[in-house]
Amino acid sequence: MHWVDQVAKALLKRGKKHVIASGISISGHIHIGHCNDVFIADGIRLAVEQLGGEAKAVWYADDFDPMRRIPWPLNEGELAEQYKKYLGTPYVNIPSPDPKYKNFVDFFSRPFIDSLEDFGIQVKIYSAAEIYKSGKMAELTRAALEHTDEIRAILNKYRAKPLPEDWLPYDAICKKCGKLATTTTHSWHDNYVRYKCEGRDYAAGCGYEGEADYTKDEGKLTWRVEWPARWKLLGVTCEPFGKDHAVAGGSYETGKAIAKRVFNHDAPYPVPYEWVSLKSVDEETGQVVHRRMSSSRGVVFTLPQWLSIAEPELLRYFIFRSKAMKSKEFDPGLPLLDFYDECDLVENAYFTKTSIGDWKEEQVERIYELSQVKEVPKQQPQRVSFRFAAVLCQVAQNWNQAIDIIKSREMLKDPSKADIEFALQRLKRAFNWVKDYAPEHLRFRIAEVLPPETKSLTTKQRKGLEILADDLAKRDYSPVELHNHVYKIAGEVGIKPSNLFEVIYQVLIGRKSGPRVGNFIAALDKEFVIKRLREV
RNA sequence: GGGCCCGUAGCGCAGUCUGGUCAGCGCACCGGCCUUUUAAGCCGGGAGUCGCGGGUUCGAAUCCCGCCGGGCCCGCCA
Repeated sequence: MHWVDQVAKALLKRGKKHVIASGISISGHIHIGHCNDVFIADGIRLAVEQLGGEAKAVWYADDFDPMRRIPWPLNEGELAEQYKKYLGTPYVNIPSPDPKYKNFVDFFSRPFIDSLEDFGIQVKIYSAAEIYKSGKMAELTRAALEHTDEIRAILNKYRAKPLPEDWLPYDAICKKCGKLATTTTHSWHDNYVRYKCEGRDYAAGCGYEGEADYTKDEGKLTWRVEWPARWKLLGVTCEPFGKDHAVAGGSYETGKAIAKRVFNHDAPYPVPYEWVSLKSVDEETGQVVHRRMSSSRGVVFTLPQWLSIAEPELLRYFIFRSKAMKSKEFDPGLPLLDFYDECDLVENAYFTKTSIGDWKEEQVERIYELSQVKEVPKQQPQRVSFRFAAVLCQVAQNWNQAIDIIKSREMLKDPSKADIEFALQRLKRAFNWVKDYAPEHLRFRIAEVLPPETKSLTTKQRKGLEILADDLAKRDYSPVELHNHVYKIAGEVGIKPSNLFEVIYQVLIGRKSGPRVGNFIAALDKEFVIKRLREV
């Protein structure tokens, strides 16, 4: 059974209605590593529903936390200077670097939120800042303050340094300087918590002393307490989270105790997951490096970036094909081709009811289902391989011609409208991929003028090109015929076929190799090719 | 101090929960074919003491214990 279904089954043993939560701190661009969170939550939601339960998935923006580090790309040059003063300020109160966005939070989260629909994710979105503003946290905050001693004891069990005697589970925003991280709270009465703006290692305080009304958005619960409070508020029964929280003595463990004793709520069913790392080639050393995605360091690959080169189903597949706790590595370079192939293979296995290796048929089917953005297609879609699309998109004059080539090759047999639309999208994505991520050797451009290297061609080579030009002028060749014809011509003029191929590439793209000649030439304007060959 | 993940063919991995046709998949490689394949074919093939040691069992990649190697996280804040 797929792990998503195992979770769903375990949940249904506990009850029929479920709220599956996910959420992230808006500490920079939201990348595909963060998607584990929402995608898993949504997958479990789906599985619970399919098993007859009721479920709702939510996504929570932790936009009220203080900025601890200036995230990329704001940490460079002048911007870094500008944003320095916001260290320690809640994200939601920091301006956007771009006037198109409402604020810092909007700048970093909107591209993500707006993409969710494309990935078929159905979640209710919450904002921590708005929840505090609405006063919904007031009661829970009061309960936490009343149970301060108990909470401190729970946290101290896992701390090297115990919390101070006058510690409170509440962080106030300084009325004078607007910072949240710099204040220290000491006491509280009625609806107010007294604080002093003392400063932290990364943000200086202003020395102001005052009171924050915890029924308003003048401060917030500290993270380890806020999390269980949120479980209570939203009735969370299940939540995926990064493995850092899952560690013994980590925030899940303390949250569980706090939820039970302070808020009288059972901790959600935990679904810890591993990080996603991004594989890239180091520009200087040429070494392949794996780096954990990090929004603050700018090691990111965002949802819009994903959509520019890969279908949304592929990301769902990426997440659901392996267990949550298995580390995942994404490489947008050459391995993307294999990844596309794998997805196509899984789809084929689904429709032909076969298994792949030791993946049980049932497992393959489930993974395929979970990978779908919409419902599973009624019949197997026809796919143009991405590998081929990556060549075709560089050869074709325009998209229509590209589609014509695909049809004439019978890569799509009697294609439906959807098949064609799909092929077109793949072509466009392949185009972006070639432009932004493909290794250099897969890229080529038609040489605008005859490359100078061709001056040194031998008589035999010239003769071969001349024959090719003449023959092309005489009749039409199918790609295969044309390819075969090159062998014939090579024989006629007495050079090795590979040599003639090489020369053809040299004349057209100024390189020694390229896409298969038959397709390549067939996709180009015939008059142009003839003219170019005769120029030699 | 504590916790997690990984270690299976050259490479990437599945299979471990629920022990017994589980020794597999993809890529790479090798061979053959279409009179010919430099980047869209097809068919076939080789390859692994399943990290090491011990235990449980009729039987272990799979369960238990220990160890080694690699990666990561918590013990600040979130």
